[in-house]
Amino acid sequence: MSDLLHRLRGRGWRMTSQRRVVAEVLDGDHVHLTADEVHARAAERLPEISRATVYNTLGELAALGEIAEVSTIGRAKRYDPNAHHPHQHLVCSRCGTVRDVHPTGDPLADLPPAEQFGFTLTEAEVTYRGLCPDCA
Amino acid sequence: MSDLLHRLRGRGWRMTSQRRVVAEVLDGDHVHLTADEVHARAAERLPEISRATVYNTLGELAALGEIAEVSTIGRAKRYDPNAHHPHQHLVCSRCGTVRDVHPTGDPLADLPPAEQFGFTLTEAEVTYRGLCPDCA
DNA sequence: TCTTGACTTGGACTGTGTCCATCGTAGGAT
DNA sequence: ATCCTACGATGGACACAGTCCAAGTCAAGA
Repeated sequence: MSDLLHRLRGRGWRMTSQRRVVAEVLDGDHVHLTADEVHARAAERLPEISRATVYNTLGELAALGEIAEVSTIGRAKRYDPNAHHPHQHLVCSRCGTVRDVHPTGDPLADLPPAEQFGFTLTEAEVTYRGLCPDCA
Repeated sequence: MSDLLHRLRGRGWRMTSQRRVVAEVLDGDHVHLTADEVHARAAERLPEISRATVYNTLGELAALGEIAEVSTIGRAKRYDPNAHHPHQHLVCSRCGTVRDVHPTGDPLADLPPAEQFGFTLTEAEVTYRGLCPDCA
């Protein structure tokens, strides 16, 4: 994830220990942490980091497109650092576990212009729901 | 929506003025209200209805499959009474407006078995995001 | 090394939703 | 028609997710 830190520097970000730690926590594939989980893991390395800073940093990273916010129904947002590799999510309806999946086809192409109602489309998010093997 | 009230009766629901009003508020197509909006509209007809009752009733209707919960990112859940007619949603990233859309193809069929990881799939929800004509 | 404005902090605050003890009432029983 | 009672409604306290703000801190350019 030093790539990320490098890119952020290039965008004029001031590098702080807090931001570095948040970026490190989000390193890796198949990571789908809530903001509070990010805060807990960051606090292991930097005990005095505040929730506000974690929220700020996650929000900025999402606005820059470096991480993706995963939508949920009635749960806390999850943050996905795998934003540069298009994929979708498979969510357990009971326990909320998230897995990355790669469906065939391009959902954006499946929406005919007549169904776009003048919107400027930016994204098609597909969420598969079901019960994971543990909950079934 | 007397169909709905009828079906609920058949399922052993006790009919109360509160439940009737909530069901009436949710009548119609292309309705995507938050729980508080449902409460506000219900309160116009039945001023003393409580938030808890609205939440309970919406939760029960959703559990019965009579209405669908629409997932959001960082906003209040919205409830869609059009649950018996499969469709997807187009959401404005700025103002949160929701429109029903009907993409071609079947997203559930786009997930190969090797990508299902032992989950028992029940649903594929597609959310198109972009800016609506007013916000663009 | 100095300076400065961007960043961090923690606590208060808001919005969304849940829980619970108590009261009320729909609808079956008589 | 009236009574009973279990199911539903109430509202206030509570919990969780997230935001805001004033004050203090510090990264990095001069």
